[in-house]
Order: sequence, then structure tokens, then C-alpha cells
Amino acid sequence: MSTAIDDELWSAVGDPTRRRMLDLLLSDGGGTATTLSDRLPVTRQAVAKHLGVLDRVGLVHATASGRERRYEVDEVQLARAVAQLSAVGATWDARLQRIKRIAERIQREKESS
Amino acid sequence: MSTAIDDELWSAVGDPTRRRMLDLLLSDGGGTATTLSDRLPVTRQAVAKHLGVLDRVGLVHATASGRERRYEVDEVQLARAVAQLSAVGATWDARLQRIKRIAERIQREKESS
DNA sequence: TCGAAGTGCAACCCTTGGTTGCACATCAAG
DNA sequence: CTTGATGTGCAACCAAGGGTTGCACTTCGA
Repeated sequence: MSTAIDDELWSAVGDPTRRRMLDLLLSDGGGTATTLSDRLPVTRQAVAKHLGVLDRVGLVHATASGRERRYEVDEVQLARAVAQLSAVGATWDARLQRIKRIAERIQREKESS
Repeated sequence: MSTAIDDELWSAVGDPTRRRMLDLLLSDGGGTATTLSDRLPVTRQAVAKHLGVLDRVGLVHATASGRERRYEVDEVQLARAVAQLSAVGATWDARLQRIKRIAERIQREKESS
């Protein structure tokens, strides 16, 4: 069954800007499109689009108050995404180790010939 | 200091088709654009483009023999990519744990009031 | 030699990250 | 209450990238 990954979560986290946004939201404990765009090299509208994507996949959650629209990270969902990341990493890691082990075996056989 | 990630590697590994290609190349021990496209829901040309991307970032390496062009995974580079993946995961994980701990502390304080 | 198999190149869609521009809501003074 | 400043949302537009089809070019095998 190969990797069996939720591609939506991956592509959400795969974008560099969205990763930086998640970083900022985590360290600042939430923020709005405007406050985020102040600390990013993109416009507020670009940030708003990304927030929409992150909201749709459930990685962030918005609460409107007055004219502001504050976003916060959904820890549970982000934890899920992190788990999937490390799962793929673990899969590849295991295969690479197997390859390395086979290479070492061949090396040993060559040396004892 | 944030994530400090090589975005090229990320975006190379972020694409679902490229991830499946890496999976196939690892389990089959290499392959050509044609053999890969046989086992993927995309055309040979699409696979060829992806192989070009993976080659440019150094995740795979091509060797021409006759009319075939065989690709194999560069284990060292893939290991580097995996390390970067797990690094980001670890960062977020640590922050989430900190958040969780703070939440628990607040909960305790509320109970003892 | 001639067809089949493998590749590369080019043109073309569609999605998406990014931009600018504008209209609308809300807050805070005056 | 009016008015300017701030925060949002929506729409049009551009560029890059994943995907497709079509075609020309090599190479292998009968």
C-alpha cells in the first residue's frame, strides 16, 4: 500500500510560504492576514489565500471579532500532518538502510574473494 | 531561527507524483521514464519532466545505455531530504508539545482556584 | 531494411501562487 | 455623527508548473 498519504495535507504543508505562516502562527500564538503579511515577503491577499487553503484542510481555524479575522493553528491537525511527514520519512529511511546493508554485504563478499 | 530549509528539495519531494516515482525507483531499484509511466496514472512525458526536476536537485541520477535512459535514486541526497523533512517535523512537534504543556498548566491552575 | 520501442522537443490547457485595484465594514477621534 | 484610518473580501490579471497530445529522431531486432 505504499505511502498512503493524504495529498491535501502534504501540498498544504509543502508550500514554503504556508510553512513560514505556520511557523509565525505557532510562535506568535495566532494572527491575522495583515499581521502575517507584515512579516512575510508577500501581500496580504496572498496570505489570505493561503489562510483559506490552510483553513479548508483544517490546519488553522478562524474566529471573527469586529473587523478583524484572527487565525490560530489547530494543534491536533498539525500533529496529524507532522505524523504523516515522519511516516514517509521513516519509510524512505528504512529502504535506504536496507540498500545500505545490501551494499555492505556485497562489499564484504568482494573482500573475501 | 525558523526552519532554514532548502525549498528546492522540499518542492521536489512535495509533489505527490514525484513521491510515488521515488517510491517506485526505490522498490524497483531504478527505472526509465517509460517503465515508470506504465505504473503511474500519467503520461511518459509528464514522468520525464519530473525526472528532470529530480535530476536537477540531485535526488536521482541518469545513465544512458543504448536507446534507454535509466534513472536511479541518489541515496545520499534522498537521505539529506529525509533529514530536512524530519527536522521541520521535529520543530513543529516541539512547539506543539510546549503548547500542550502550557495548556495543561493553565488547566491545573484553573482547577486549584 | 524496416517496423517497433524508447526518447526528446514543442505547443497547448488548467491550476495555483502572486500581484494590483477597488468596494465594503468597522473603529476611533473630531 | 461624520470622517479618516484600518482590516477584509472580491475580481481581474500574470507567470510558473503539472499534465496532455503530436511529431521527429535514434536504436534495437527480425
